[in-house]
Amino acid sequence: MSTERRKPYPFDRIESKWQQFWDQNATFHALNPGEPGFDASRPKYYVLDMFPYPSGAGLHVGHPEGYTATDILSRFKRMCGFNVLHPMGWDAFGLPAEQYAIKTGQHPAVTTARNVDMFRGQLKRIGFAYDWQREINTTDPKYFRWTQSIFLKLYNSWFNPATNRAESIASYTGEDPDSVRLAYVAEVPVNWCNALGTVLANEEVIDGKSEVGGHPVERRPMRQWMLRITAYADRLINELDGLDWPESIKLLQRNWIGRSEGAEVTFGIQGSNHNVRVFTTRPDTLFGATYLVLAPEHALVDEITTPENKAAVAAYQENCRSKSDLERTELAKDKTGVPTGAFAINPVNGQQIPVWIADYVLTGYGTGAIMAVPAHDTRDFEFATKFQLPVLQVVQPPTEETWQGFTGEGTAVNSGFLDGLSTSDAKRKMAEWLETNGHGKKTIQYKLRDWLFSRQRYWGEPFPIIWENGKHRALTDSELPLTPPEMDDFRPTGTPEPPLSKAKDWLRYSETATRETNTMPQWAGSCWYYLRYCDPLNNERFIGSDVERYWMGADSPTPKPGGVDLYVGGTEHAVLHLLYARFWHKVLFDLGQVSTPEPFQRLVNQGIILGEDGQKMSKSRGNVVNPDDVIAACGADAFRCYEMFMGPLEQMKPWSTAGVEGVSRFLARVWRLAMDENQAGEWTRSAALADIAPDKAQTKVIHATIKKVGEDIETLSFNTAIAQMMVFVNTFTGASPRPLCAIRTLLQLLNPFAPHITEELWEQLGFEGIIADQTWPTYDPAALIEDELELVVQINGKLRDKLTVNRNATTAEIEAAALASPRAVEWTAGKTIRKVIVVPGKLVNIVV
RNA sequence: GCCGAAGUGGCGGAAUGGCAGACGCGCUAGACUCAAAAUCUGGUAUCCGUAAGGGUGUGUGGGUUCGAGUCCCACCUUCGGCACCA
Repeated sequence: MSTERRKPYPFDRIESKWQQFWDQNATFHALNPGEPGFDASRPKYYVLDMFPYPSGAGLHVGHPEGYTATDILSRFKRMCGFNVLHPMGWDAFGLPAEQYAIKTGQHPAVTTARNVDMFRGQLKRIGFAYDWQREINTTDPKYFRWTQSIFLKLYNSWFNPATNRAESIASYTGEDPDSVRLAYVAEVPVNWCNALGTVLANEEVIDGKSEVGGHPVERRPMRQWMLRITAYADRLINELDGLDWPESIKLLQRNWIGRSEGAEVTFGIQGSNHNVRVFTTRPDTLFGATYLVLAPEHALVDEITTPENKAAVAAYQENCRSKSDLERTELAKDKTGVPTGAFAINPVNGQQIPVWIADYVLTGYGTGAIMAVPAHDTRDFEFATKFQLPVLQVVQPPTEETWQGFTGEGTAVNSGFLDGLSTSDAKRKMAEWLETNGHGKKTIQYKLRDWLFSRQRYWGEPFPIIWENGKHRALTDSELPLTPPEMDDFRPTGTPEPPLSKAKDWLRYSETATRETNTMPQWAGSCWYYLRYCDPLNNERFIGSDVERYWMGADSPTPKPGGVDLYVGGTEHAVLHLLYARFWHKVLFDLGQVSTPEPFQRLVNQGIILGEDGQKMSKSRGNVVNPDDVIAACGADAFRCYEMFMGPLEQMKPWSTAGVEGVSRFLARVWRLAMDENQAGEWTRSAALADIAPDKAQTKVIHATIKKVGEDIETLSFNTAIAQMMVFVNTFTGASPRPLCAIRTLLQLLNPFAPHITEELWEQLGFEGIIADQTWPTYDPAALIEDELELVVQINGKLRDKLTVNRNATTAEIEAAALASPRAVEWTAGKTIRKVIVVPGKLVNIVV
């Protein structure tokens, strides 16, 4: 006797069978325009997953959540007659692979290839309908050749403020083209992480620590490659409006870009011809400026500091320099600073105000200098209180509030020509005054910094750049791909010098020229991968233009801005990948390389799946669920359906083993609708199946299910779609004889969710072809209408009785029937009926 | 501190302003069985009541409405993001 629990249906046998079938027949291969057999009359649907980083740990249950959602949609759209593009690939450059390689001594290419094989195998065992002929890998020279090529497009372009778009550098008529390129070299204060041996982008630093590994990060000036994303700040904000993205993600991007309107004001320095420019969002408070603060790193500090203050200023500067970012932010509760001894002249009233330095003014934002208006700015108020600087009211709050530290809007006071004006009017008037008198102008500032694009790593795309006589220049496209050198020792050098600098042969380009030794960050490959899927084998271009226009939807008749039709992934990329990719896409759009301004039309974030204990899954908690185990126990179809049945896609939700078993039972019930088990334990076609028409009630369930499942798939409400199919199955479980056509319809509706079992039953029941190639069923609205309706009778809004009326009953008839219903009579006895509300088809409410 | 999202049975969750708790899990009773598993059928918010029935219920307090889980105002809690951005 076997101790192993008997399988509720033979999923293990049928799942591998159909996975092989789809593979061998390339069932889900999508043809490109121009290829034989391509049907141009069909609309296109491009549904994209965020491709995984193939880590050594393998797939976890979080990956397939989004992947199953897109798989259901792509199979559904295919059945609805669309040409569907649904690809998968590998984002395989990156730190973990390199660190693992350093630890084990294996080349990252070797471990990466192994991990990719593991991931691919796992994804295939879940039965995803990917077009595997379009698989890409960012570490493949045939791929990163084009990543390098696109980098060169950025290098060879500049942002023309007159046209508000990128143009070829050839159209730039200024002195120094290198100062305007979209990819440029600059000596900037960067986030240096000593433990990782590399610099990091602002987006990769969380609370002063590296996002990868949580190591301390310090600021230091270094010469680095930068991408001029700030040129696109406005467009990156404005063009969010047309996108079908979660509002929360749009907001995260807007806040990250951090646009603020204000004015620049120029202050003279007493007894010197230096000027200090400050940025303020409140030019209306200029009369209230009682001191000026420069960032400790401000270039003018040394020039204006008076001799008697030099020592204190230098000490303060040194102190700030040695502070880590963490110390500067975490311990920032207390304001610090020192006076320079210099005085600035307020242009609006000629008043002399002291100039201080303090680290609450940041060097990277605005002009690195502020005018302090302690009466109406919290930070200035704290600083002024601590150092006993004067506080002068210039805004009258609209209510009884105290004006001290009031930062809202009100009425200007003590402000000369602004007195009596509202804050917004005063802002406008002051900006005009500044401009007319040459003391400043309206400006816009952004929190967004240019993108630090170089890393001191081995496992990344080398820059297609060479250096000669201290100048950089681009490789030609024909010299690509530039592959990394074969190296035995690719560890960081322990200095800011990248590991590639150790590859002396590779480094040497010619007698007088050497190669750039930095590599690109992991984000480079993912900035454009969705384009390569459209045309993965193209050797001439990164994407063919006809193919691009078709799959990205430039020619589609819908009024949408185009792009990928549905993109599903986690929120962790809100200000990283999703911002970077939009930026690259816009550059390519400006340069005429792609035809749509935005890459991703509709974005959906799947929620995190927690462990069974309601905690975040982690190895240390021991609550990690491995998809392979679930599939071995219950099958891929149950795994897919359970992930979709858990709850709304976008919501965070805990895993439940009992829940998987419940869904597995549902699939077993579907199986038994079609199959009987004989004495020998073999499954044969169910004897209850018959070529009969469903009865009226059954017909209604069939059509209601067709309607609901179709609508729910479009809105990604998979949990309720499955619930409705459960209702369907519950309806037919007890039915004998059982109408064959009903089972046929159920299989079609269930196919996108549970592709293996439905394909197998389709074959077992002898239906034509394979189910994946069938057309999605349509429903008959007439079948949903019943002759008799059940109406609710309410007294004062409370349910008191129910009533069955003919669907053609008039309002008057319904009202009369309701008033005559036994319980209504009871409840209204001896009372005056004030009002009767009849909602046709729904209820009657009697107000007494 | 600022911004955002969410609070519904024992649990996951469902509900165009119109019967709160669909569907599933769990629990429970019954059928089948020598017995168990599996399967099938029924029950399952809570309080009062033998029952019929009634009261109370969607984080808290107000409001709009014939009618509020749903809309408005205030607050509480949890989660996520930003964090001296002038």
